[in-house]
Amino acid sequence: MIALVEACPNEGRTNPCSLCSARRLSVCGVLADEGLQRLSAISEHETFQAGEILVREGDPATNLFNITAGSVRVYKLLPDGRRQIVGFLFAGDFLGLATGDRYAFSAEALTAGSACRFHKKAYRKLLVSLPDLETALLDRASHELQAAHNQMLLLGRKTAVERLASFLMDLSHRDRRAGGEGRVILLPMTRAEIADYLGLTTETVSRVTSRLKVRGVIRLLTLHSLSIEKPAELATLAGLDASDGSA
Amino acid sequence: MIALVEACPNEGRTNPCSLCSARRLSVCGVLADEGLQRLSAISEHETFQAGEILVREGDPATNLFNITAGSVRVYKLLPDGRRQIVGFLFAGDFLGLATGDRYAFSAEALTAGSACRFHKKAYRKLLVSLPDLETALLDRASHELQAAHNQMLLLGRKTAVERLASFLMDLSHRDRRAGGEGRVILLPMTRAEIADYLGLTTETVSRVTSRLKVRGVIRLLTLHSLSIEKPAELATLAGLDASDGSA
DNA sequence: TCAACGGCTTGACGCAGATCAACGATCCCG
DNA sequence: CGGGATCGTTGATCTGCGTCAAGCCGTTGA
Repeated sequence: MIALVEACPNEGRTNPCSLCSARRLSVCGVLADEGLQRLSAISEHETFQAGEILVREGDPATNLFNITAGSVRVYKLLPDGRRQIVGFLFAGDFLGLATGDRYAFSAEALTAGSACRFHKKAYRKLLVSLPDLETALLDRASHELQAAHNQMLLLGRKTAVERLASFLMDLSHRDRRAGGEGRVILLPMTRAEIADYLGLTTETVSRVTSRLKVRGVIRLLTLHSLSIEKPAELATLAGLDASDGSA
Repeated sequence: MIALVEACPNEGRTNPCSLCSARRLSVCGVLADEGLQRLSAISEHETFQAGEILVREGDPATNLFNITAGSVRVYKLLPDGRRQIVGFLFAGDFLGLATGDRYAFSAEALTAGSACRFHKKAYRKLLVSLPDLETALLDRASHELQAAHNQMLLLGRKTAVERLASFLMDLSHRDRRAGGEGRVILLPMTRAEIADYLGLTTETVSRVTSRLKVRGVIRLLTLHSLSIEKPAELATLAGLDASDGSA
């Protein structure tokens, strides 16, 4: 299971959130001191190892999470084991929005990391008196919904090459939003996970990656990192009209 | 374009919302008189004809809509014309949540109907002082996100038969939520629209429908309505474990 | 009443990507 | 540093669904 973080360098007085590197990326970033204090009071900060399960589909939905470091895969299963990964989460992402009584998805750590865990009931109660946080959550949910719509377009209508190109463009944008160049892409997930995210098989992901490599569009640095050599061409392949690409 | 509704049977004094049949299905259902009054003050109630465009992908996102009658398709296009329908909306559904500066989708009337239109800025401003409405919107967004995740599973991993069966189960659930039996299903959309929603072609939708008909799982009443003869079998085909099926 | 049109169905065929299979690369853990 | 397990790549073959094509049916409008 999940271990409580021990290395918290402050002793009860100062707010741990004030040191949190994920804050500027998180919904809690909109809160000022007092709100942050109250939010912090109902949260448990935890670390997790790669492969650890945060949420299991079908379990009672008691917790919400704010990822503060590392990466997480969120997925749904069919009875026969087919898997669809509905998203990868990184620092600043929120987990647990879309739930009724029971989780409709599973979440597992892709890499080691950490998260703030909240009791759903306490969180909802607190939300009533923190309207800014609720607004931030609504914004977040709206963005996620938009991303989900883009992914539906990808899964329903794009070819294998377009899917992979779109995926790499997404990661590039994410990197740029996080302050990077968007040229070097890290892939903390396996080929099988990319496949289950894009509605393909590992073999197809591998083949398409090779094709992009041969074409000189990308260059593999290691198995889990690559560099985009021809961004414009990649954007075209992704099915955007080159230029920008908010997809 | 959209015509202002003329047949409003009250003259400025009483709130038109109080007569609205979609209210119990809508986010505005959580509001009491005063809030409803203020919401109504910034809304235009409009009717639309089948085929009318409510929102065009790429246009400045100035409006939000609350569908009060009829049905609407929401979709995204690729440059070459491939289309993915991301949802069908009916009375009570909200349109416009997932937007930045510009609409990331188009919306067209499937059948004639009506909607309340809001200026996005005014709505957001009003939201600040109507926390109940904001909470309702967050709930709505969360449910939509969950539905989107289910659709991602469908598009990424289900077979043609599973997709159609899932679609019919969804419509059945929707009918039951609206107070119906869930046995007779209305299909206001064409086969092409079903196909673009399920990531298939019209031909495949037609073939699969025939197969379900021959198997006695469904019975076509007209081209646009059918009855579910073997709900349990349909649920199994949908890739749920028979029983219920919250997908 | 009939022609023209759009939507639907059905059949024949082709192909993108899945499946099956073999092998090479990488990563652990002792 | 060595051996087994896992992950990734590549090739050969298969297949579910797409594509192309033809015909049907209901609706509309002159």
